[in-house]
Amino acid sequence: MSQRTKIKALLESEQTDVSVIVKGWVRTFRNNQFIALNDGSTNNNLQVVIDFENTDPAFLKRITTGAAISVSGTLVASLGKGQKVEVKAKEIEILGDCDPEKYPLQLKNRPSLEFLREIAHLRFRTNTFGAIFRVRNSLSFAIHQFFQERGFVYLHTPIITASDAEGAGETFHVTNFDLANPPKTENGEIDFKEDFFGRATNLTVSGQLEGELAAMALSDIYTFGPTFRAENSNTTRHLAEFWMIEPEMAFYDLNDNMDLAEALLKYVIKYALEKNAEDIEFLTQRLQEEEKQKPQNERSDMSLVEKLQFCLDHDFERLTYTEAIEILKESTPNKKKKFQYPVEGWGTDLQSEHERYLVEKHFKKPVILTDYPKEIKAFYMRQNDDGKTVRAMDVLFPGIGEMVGGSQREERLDKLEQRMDEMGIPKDELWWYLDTRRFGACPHAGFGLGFERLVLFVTGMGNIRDVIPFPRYPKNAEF
RNA sequence: UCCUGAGUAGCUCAGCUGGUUAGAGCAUCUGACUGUUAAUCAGAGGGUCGCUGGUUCGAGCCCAGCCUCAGGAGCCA
Repeated sequence: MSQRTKIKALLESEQTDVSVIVKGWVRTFRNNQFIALNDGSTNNNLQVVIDFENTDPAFLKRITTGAAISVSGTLVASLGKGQKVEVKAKEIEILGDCDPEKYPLQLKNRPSLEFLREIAHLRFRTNTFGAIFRVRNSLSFAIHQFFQERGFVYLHTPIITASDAEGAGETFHVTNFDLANPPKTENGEIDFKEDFFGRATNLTVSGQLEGELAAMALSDIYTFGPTFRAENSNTTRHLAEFWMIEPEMAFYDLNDNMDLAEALLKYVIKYALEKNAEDIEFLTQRLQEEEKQKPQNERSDMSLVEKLQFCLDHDFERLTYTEAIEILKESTPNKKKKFQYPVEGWGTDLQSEHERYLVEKHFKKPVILTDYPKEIKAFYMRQNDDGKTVRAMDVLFPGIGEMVGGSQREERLDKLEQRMDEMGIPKDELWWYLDTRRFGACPHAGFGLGFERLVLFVTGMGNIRDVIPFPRYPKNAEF
């Protein structure tokens, strides 16, 4: 074992003139004597200085961008201006050469995000993606910490399920049939009784229903796992494989649910701001550079750090769907017919442009909309006494849209069954779900948080495909 | 899936009204320099103009189909 020190620790070191061993990858090699070395522990590079006059020129040629090296030397106060400390190399070992003629990632070219997506196996080696995935890691950890501090039980719900009961979207089938020759029934249909599970199965679109089962005994649970949708969605906000956090709480009503969602979001954003200050500062500057390319009126008036801080300092605006419709009806763009979809009546779903207006123009902060018309929401949401609306909530974020979708659940068996009949949900398939309403039912609530959308917001990135290491989307499953 | 736009060197892009041998910056290579910070200076190599077909004396440029990418919409988290 070596006594390798990570670069983050060296850069923060108060001590100098000590011998050290560092390992990492060459970012640039300047002037035949200065290596900018990065090992992923921080966004910043360590400068390694070589006595090039006493080094074999053939060896110097092997110090190329991307090469993995090990350096033993002395940590000293830097003679140059760009950094406090640097390492004077005594001995350098090339652990892995990197042929510059073939290596596609030449950082000085400022490769585009689109190009980096095509070489996703190498994009970790850029400052931007290093920062993104360190922030993603912190957010992930903070989510667990938030729930663990509050006594929630982390529940693993199944990846393979037997029904798309929630109607959350198109599913991916799971089978071990020979697709060229599957067993058929007498009617010529595929006979899933012969399949591995003895029935048709698919990848999960949500762990919520299973989560509710556990909450009816453990009180407070959360899931945090991958989710799959086979929708042909080609947007900057959708993936075919994404990670979702789904807490489910017994004895919570919708207000408790909203309080929890808001507290969770603020907690994890605050955590990342503190834990990843340097990364977020870098991403803030990246965003600023990107926005310089845009026309003045499309640039945001707050920087990334300011936006995140603003979120922490202000309560989310809470209002009902009905109140939102009134605001939209009276809004200037609606009156001047600027909306592509004019807001006229009550009962239709809000379009992206309407949500954006409410969040980005009218309130200028995160908004929680509640009590949507029952027709546009899922069967399991608790019906209000007005007979028209359900206890749903959507948390809308600037630039992201829907970050969280949740509801208080319908715990009354008769109301739930009636709604399932109306919406054509097969009750026999969900007998186990209905059992929770038959035996010891209680008021409860929960929500789903799209993890990548959270990472998108905190990193200030524009495309969801850039905040997950290996994105899955239509026509793409490389790597 | 729909709408709009794009695809030219390893990367980012220019390429006029269809006309001779398709350009630039960066990267790469060679040399010089040596306390640099996107190092600098000089030189060199590098192209199936996304694919298939068509129009034309002649296509990077025009037409058709397909593929891929980006932005927006729908679906949603």
